[in-house]
Amino acid sequence: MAKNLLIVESPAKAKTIEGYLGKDFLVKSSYGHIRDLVKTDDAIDTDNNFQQKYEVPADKKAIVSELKKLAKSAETVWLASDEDREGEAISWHLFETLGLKDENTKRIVFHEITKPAILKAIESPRKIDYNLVNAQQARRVLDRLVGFELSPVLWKKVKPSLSAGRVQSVAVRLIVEREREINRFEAEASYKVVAIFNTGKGKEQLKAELPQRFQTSAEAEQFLKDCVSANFKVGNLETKPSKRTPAAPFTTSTLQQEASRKLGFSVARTMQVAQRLYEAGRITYMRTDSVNLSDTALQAARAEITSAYGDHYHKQRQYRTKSAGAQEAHEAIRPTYFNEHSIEGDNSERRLYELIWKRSIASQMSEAEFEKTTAKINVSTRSEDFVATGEVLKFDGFLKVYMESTDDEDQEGFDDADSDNKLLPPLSVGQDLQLKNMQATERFSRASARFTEASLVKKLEELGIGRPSTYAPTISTIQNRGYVVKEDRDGKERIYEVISLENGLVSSVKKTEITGAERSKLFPTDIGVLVNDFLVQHFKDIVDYNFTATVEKEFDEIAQGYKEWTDMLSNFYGPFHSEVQDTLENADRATHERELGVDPVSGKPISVRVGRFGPLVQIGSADDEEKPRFASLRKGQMIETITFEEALDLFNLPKKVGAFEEKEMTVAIGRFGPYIRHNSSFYSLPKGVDPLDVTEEQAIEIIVEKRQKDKDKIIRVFEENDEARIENGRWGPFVRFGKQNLKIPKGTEVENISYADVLKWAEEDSKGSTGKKTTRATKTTKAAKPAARAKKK
DNA sequence: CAGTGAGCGAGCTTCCGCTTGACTT
Repeated sequence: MAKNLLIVESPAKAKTIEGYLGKDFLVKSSYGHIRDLVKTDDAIDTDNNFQQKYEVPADKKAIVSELKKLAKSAETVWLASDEDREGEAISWHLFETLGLKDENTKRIVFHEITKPAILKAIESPRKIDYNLVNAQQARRVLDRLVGFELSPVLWKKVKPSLSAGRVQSVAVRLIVEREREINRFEAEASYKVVAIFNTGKGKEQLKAELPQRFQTSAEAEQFLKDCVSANFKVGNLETKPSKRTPAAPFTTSTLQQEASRKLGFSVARTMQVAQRLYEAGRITYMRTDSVNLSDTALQAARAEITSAYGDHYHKQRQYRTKSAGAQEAHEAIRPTYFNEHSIEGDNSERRLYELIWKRSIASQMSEAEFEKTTAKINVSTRSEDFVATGEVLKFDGFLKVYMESTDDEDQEGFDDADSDNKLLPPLSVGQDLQLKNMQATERFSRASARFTEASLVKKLEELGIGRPSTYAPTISTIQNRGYVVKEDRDGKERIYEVISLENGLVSSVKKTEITGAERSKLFPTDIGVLVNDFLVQHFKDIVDYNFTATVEKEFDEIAQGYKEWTDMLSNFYGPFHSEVQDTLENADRATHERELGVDPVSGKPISVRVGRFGPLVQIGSADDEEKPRFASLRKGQMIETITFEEALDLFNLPKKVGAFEEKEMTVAIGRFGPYIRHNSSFYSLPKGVDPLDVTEEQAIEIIVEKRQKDKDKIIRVFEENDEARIENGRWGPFVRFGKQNLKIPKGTEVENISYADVLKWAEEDSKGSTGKKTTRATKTTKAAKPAARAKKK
């Protein structure tokens, strides 16, 4: 039996450390927290100093009993969980749950997994820091109280199964408020003037822009007219050196942002792939808020840069963490071995690894050096000057390996690559230039961008809300609850004007562009808006953007021993609990109802509200003799912004479009989009076809095509039973047997499948499915959207 | 799978943070 038992949080970490410590040490993992508050309402006794009831969750029972046994026979138990609030609490829970004794338990901490760091930690053990533990308990209890008192208020006043919490509710609020900001936004037009000159020497051209913009078409046109007979001269030339420095190595949040921008990964995907890289020993821990690199890493990076690129490409840098509330229990995310520029693995693993490798290496490289030249061009007939800029790269430095992306490329509407960093042609002050052409293009100001998953994480981190381990789950939660959807939306056409001056003539044309198209952006749903407004109205303090920052300050004071954790909680809970009671008693049910006007046909009122199955339009009221008419809102429409006309249009469906094979065809919109119904079969409309415009011919064509496709899907129908067939599915061939879908075992040739095989598989499937099906069912319920869940009932 | 839109009121839902599996359909 080993003399020493050392417990860390992650099994991959345990494996690494075991290698450093030799055979006197047995290194085990706790797999994170081993205890949590019981799920019931008696978890916290609010009348009795917030005393907590903990339990070991079912999935942790095995590990706890194993650790208990090992701890008993060990001479010394080393608690080596992370050096932060949660880590300290994990050590405390271990101490309590495993029944450890003070005299042979040692608490050690290190924030990088390197041999020297571990050995040093072992030399300076300490005791559990109960102030830090108390700070964690305060955090845990506050989150439970907020979550488990607010959520039931929503069940009563809005809809069952909803949730609210310190983190998720603020995340939703950010999205709702951004959406409103965009809705309120009115684009302002202005005219940007760009000119192209011939330099006279050779054929080189010079592109220059007017720094100021014109507000009206008339002003822009006047400017161009004034330029018809003008002379153009280089008035001023300036050359300045400039530098760019590399970005800090990755934290969880910045990794999610860059993987989203450069690789198109969702935050969940990034974390899954990073987890695999971590477990394979390729990268350091992926849930971190630190930009720090260990000395070992700094040296390895230097060695790699010097040998691969040369001495002058290396510059050692230590970065400072900027984000609020950072706890820095780990290193930045970096490759374990800097000399491996790329790795084996699947496509996503290779790409993410390379991103991490490049970013980390670049962070230890020299600045890139540029020379920026600015030329001013005078116009003889006007006071304004054109400006041409050129940038030459003098030394690439870190740009040799890595270039950070930004979210808001094209923020000001420069949709052409006009600020291309190019060398200017040779110029001299006073030199005459010949105008080739000039264009004044109408451009529009832009609203703030909608959030992507990754840019929302960035914002949350800036506000100090959430932790590296919860960013991805939070983003999933607000989508699973139906508060937010990640979607693409089509843009709208917009007309803009281009005024040109060429060959002494000024002319104007109208052009069209697409504006407002979105890809994978977060949009609030009506239920998200409704819940947010309810929370803002009744629990302003909790959903305040500064709430977390404020309580974090108090947690820090507790951690430093300046404040009692129970005092802090009493001060918070008293007023909060009364708010909850007051809201339960007095607040109205929230439906977000809005009157739109009066139906011109029936004279009845038209209103929109959130109903049992989502947002709807209603003509008439429930009190009328005649039942009201209903229609669901369509994707992209919201209660807040739908117009009277759009609402009326929704009643144009379902609509008859004619007949086919003596049966009527109707077009309508269902949960899966627009469809044609014919002879009790359903045919989806292809994208881009407006259901209101579908003609009889088009409808027939769609039906015929779908039938052919279905026919092609069937590979074989068994003679013995036409309910048994082999079909081509999304994941290759499978067997459809009545209502059962059966997998074809690997290695089986499709031609060789007999009816007996099918019967055998069907038997096995129904036998094995009893246990399996239940887990599957709970899973779908969890992930299912509210509408689908309601239906299940 | 492609509807529905009132409500008897059972029994359920829910938080944030720390970790990894067993699932993909």
